[in-house]
Amino acid sequence: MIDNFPDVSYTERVVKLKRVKTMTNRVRRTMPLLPISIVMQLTELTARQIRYYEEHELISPARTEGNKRMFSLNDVDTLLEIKEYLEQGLNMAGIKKIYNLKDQPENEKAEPKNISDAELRRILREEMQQLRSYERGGLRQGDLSRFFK
Amino acid sequence: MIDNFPDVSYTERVVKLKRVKTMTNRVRRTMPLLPISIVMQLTELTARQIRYYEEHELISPARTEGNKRMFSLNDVDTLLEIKEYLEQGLNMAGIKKIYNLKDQPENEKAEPKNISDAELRRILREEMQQLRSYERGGLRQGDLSRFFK
DNA sequence: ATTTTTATGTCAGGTAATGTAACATGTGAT
DNA sequence: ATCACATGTTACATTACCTGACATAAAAAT
Repeated sequence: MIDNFPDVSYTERVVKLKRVKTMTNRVRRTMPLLPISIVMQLTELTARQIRYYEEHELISPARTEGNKRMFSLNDVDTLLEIKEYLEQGLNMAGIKKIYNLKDQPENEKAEPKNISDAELRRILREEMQQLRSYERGGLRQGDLSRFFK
Repeated sequence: MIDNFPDVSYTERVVKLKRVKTMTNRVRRTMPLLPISIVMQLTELTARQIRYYEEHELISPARTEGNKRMFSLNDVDTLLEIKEYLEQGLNMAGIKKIYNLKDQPENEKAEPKNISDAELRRILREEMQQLRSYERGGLRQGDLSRFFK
């Protein structure tokens, strides 16, 4: 195996081996390796489904010269995740959303969408308008007991 | 306003005011305040839709003695979010998933689902099985040039 | 007492996900 | 070169989900 690098010094060998190793780890998951038939077996998805998910840009498999799809291991992972989400009842839009959220979790919780005080005042004013009549009925402002069991 | 707390010392007043204020901020968003007609106006959703989302447990409005729904401001917020997600094409399952993810972001990224080496070996073995015949065709092991443009 | 709002249930239509079929093209085997 | 098979593309059929529309009953408002 190490003989794949002939005519170089030992240190050069080490460098090249190291380079190959890190390359392998990083690249092997994005390399187009698998034809659709294999991916079908691995994921238990139909070709129709796989092509449909590509249509929705959830995966982007490479193509051979002959226009055949070639999938990476990352593609397979994604397809397995998609399958799981589908089994949970999500649709394409939902799955896309999930991936968007994963991409930028941004920690922009920014409070649970606090309605501004202006908005709140508007809301309550509107309701007060609707409730005006109640007041005549003797219901004191702030008495909401009738709202609860 | 401050006269709502007679017969107490100034410091006691401050404490009570503080308590009232935090109470107000925390509670006013969960208090059942709004009948469905108002919520329809605020959210521009139909009653049918609102009830459907309750059916899917995305909201849980309180009920009056007469079994009428009474919504909190949080409910309104949730409905507005639901509406936004729906406009983005999500379905009920997707929206539920989003809320689940929000509840426990757990930061359990746990690596991008690395296939174990065993798994990887299994995959490659399977493909090799499929490719056995190709080898006879003179394709050297490891020659994947045909996979790329 | 009458009218209006709300609750619940059912049916129907539109859309999304998938299956299926028809046909063209690429590719290994002979 | 030709055959057989895998894959690609496109069109139509099927199914489930979301929503509108309608019917009926109970509660609340007038």
